[in-house]
Amino acid sequence: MARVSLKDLAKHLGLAEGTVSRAMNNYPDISMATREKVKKAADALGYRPNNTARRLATGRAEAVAYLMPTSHSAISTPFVSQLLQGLGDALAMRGWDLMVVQPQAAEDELETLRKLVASGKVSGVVMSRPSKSDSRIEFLKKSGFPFIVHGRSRDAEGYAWYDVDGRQAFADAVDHLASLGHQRIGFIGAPSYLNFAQDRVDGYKDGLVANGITFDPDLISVTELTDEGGERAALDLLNDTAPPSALLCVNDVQAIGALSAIRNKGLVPGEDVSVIGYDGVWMGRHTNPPLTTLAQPQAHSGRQLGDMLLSIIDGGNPTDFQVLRRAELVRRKSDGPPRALTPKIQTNSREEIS
Amino acid sequence: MARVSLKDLAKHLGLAEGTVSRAMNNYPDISMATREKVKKAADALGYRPNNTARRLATGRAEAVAYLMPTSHSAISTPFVSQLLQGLGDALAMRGWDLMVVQPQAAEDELETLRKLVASGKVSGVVMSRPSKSDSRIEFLKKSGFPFIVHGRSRDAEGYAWYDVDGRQAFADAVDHLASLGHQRIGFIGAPSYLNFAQDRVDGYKDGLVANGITFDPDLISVTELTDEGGERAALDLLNDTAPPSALLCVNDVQAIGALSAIRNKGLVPGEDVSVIGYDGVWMGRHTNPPLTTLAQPQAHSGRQLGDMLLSIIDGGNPTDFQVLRRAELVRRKSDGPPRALTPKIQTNSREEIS
DNA sequence: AGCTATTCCGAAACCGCTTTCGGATGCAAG
DNA sequence: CTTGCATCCGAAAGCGGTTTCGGAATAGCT
Repeated sequence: MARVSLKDLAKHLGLAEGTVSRAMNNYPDISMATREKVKKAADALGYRPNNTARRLATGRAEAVAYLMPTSHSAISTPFVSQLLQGLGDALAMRGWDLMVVQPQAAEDELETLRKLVASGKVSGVVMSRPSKSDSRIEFLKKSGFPFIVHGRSRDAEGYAWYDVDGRQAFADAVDHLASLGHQRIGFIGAPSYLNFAQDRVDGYKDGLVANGITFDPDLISVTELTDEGGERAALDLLNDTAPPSALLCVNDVQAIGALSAIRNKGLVPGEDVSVIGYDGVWMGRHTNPPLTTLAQPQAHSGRQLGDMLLSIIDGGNPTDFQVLRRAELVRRKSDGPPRALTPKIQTNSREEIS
Repeated sequence: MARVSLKDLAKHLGLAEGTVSRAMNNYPDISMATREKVKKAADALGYRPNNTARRLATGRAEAVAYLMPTSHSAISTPFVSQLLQGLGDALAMRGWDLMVVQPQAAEDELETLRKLVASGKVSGVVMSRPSKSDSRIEFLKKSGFPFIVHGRSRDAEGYAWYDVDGRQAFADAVDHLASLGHQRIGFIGAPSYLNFAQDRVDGYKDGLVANGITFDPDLISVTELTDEGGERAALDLLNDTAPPSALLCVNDVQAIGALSAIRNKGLVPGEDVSVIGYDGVWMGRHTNPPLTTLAQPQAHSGRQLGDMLLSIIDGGNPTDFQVLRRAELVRRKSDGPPRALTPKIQTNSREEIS
C-alpha cells in the first residue's frame, strides 16, 4: 500500500534509478528490451511518479492557472464552469493540471498574480474580464510569463486573447432596432472600467450614428451586472419624461431584470418596449417573453483558450493568438416595432412621476 | 529580474541556507534580530519560495482538488462557480491551492481519482454529485485519503459529507400541495443512479403516504436535468388521460422547462397546473410565472466544504463532519389550489390524444 | 585478431527548500 | 576560573525525481 518510488522500482529491477527514469520517459538511449521490462514492472508495482519531484527536477510546472474574475456574484459568472471544463479538456490532452486561483480580498489581485508567477506553480495563466486598462495584463506582458486573456483590454496589442466582438454586436443590435422603427433606444450598461462594457457602449453609439440617431446621454443607465441592476436601470429609463421604446442591455441577466421592470410597470415587453440582451444564456428561451439576445459562440471558448495558451507556452508568439468571434442576433419575442405612444403609457408615466 | 532563491538570499545575508529557511518559517531557535533582518532582506530582494521545492521537502501538498461532476451540461451545474469560490476562500486562509480535475473520457473516473491520489499533488479531494452507490467514495474510504462529498451516497456512513435534505424537502412539498387540495401530483425526476434523484423521489413517496394519497407510477417521469427534459416530461404527464394537477420537479431547470410546456399547451401554470422546482436558482424570480421552489441554503456550501476538508486533513475524524441542511419552500406564483376540471382542459386533452 | 564506432547503462550532480543534529558562543551560577 | 545551560546558527542529509557524462560491453570493419 505504501507508495513505490523510483528507487524501489530500480532496486526491484536491479537497475540504476537514472536508467529507470530514462526508460519511463522514452529516452532513445535505452534499449527497447529494458524499456519494456521497466514499464511492465512499473505498472505491476503500481508505480506513479511523484509529480512534485518531477516538477522540481525539470523546472516545468505542467500546470496552468485560471484567474477567477473578481466580481463574482455567481449569477454573473455562469460561464465559469463551462470555461473550466473546456480548459480542463485542453490541458488533459497533455496530462497537465488546472489550478484556479482567487485574488484574496486582503491583497490586491496584482499581488496574487505576482506570487503565482513567482511560485513556479504554473507555467501559464488565463484570466477573464479585463478592465479597460488592466494592470494584470501589463504586469504579465512585462514579465514575459505566458498568458492569455478571455476578453481584451482597450489596448489589445502585444498579448494573446480570445474575445467576442461586443462593439460590432451592439452596433448590429441598434441597426436591427432602427430598422424596426425605433428612434429612442435606451442602453443599460455596466461600469465602464470593464472593457467589455466600454466596447458595448461604443457599439451602441456606432449604431446610433450609422442610423442617424443623435446620442442622448439620458438614455444611458449604468448599473451592476445583476437582474436587480437591470430592473432598477430599466425603471429609471422608463420613468423619464421621454422614455425609450427599446432597451439594449449589456448582458442577459440585466435584460431579464429589465423584462420584469417593464411588466411591473404594466407594460408588455416586446410590444410596448423592446428588450435585447447579450450572452445567449439558456434561460432566455424561458423568460416572459422569450428574450431576444446577442448570443456568444462560447461553446468551446475554454477549449480554445487552453489550446492557445499551450501553444504560447511552447514558444508560440502571443500576438499570433488573437481571435475575435462574432456574436449572433437570435430573435425571440422581446423585440418588435415601437408602439405609437398610447394613452396607457402616458398615463402611466405621469402617475409614476407625480 | 531572475528569480532569487533561498541560496541567493543566504549568500546576500552571509547566513546559511538553513538558517534563512528557519527564519522565514518562524522557527523558535532563530533570534528575533536575525529573523527580522532576514525577512526584510527577503522582500527587499523579492524572494518568493519555490513552492514545488517546498512541497517536495515537506511532503505536504498544501493543495486540494475539486473533482468536477461528470455530467456537466453547463446548464445543470451553475453551482460550480459558486462552490469553487467558497472552496477557494477556505483554502486561501492557509495559502493552499485549489486544483480542478476532470475525469477524462477515455479512462473511467475511478482511474482519474487513483492517479490523483497517487500523484501526491493534493492532500485532499472534494467531489460532487455522488451516485447511489459510488465507487469513488468506496475507493477513497478504502485508501484513507482525506475527502469530503458534496451530497452523499445511499450509504452515508464512514465519510464526510455536506448535503441538503432532498427527501425531507420533497415530502414537505407534497404536504404543501396536498394542503392546497391537490390529489394527483406528478413527479419529474432524474436517473436514479444519482443519489439525490433517489432521495427526492423517496421524499415524494413519503409525502404521498403521509397524506394518504396512493402512489401512481404513471405520475412519474424520469428525464435529463435540462429544460428540454422537463418540457418533454411535463408534456408526457399532461397528455395522460388522467393528468396531474401539480408537478414536482427534481430541479429548477426542469421546472422551468415544465412551465414552458404548460404554457405551450395553452394552460396557465400556477392556475391550471402547479409547478414546484428545487434549488432556488436566481432565475426563478423571473420566470412566467415566478417559480415556487425548494431553495437550498447553498450560499456558503463551498466555504463549509473547504473548512471541513481542512479539518479532516488535520487529522479530524471524517464521521464528525456530516452536515445535513434543510431546504426551504419559497412560494412564488407557480403553485396554487387545483382548478376543478374545466371544459378547457378536457377538450385540450382530447385534442392532444386524438 | 585488433580497432573504432555504437549502444546501453551506472554514477553522480542537481532542482530549491526543510529539518535534524551538533557545535560555538555568551552568560549566569558555583 | 571552571562548569552548566540556553540561545543561535552552520553543516549536511534528505525529498524523489531528471539529466549529463563517461565507461563498459557489444558490434562492425579491415
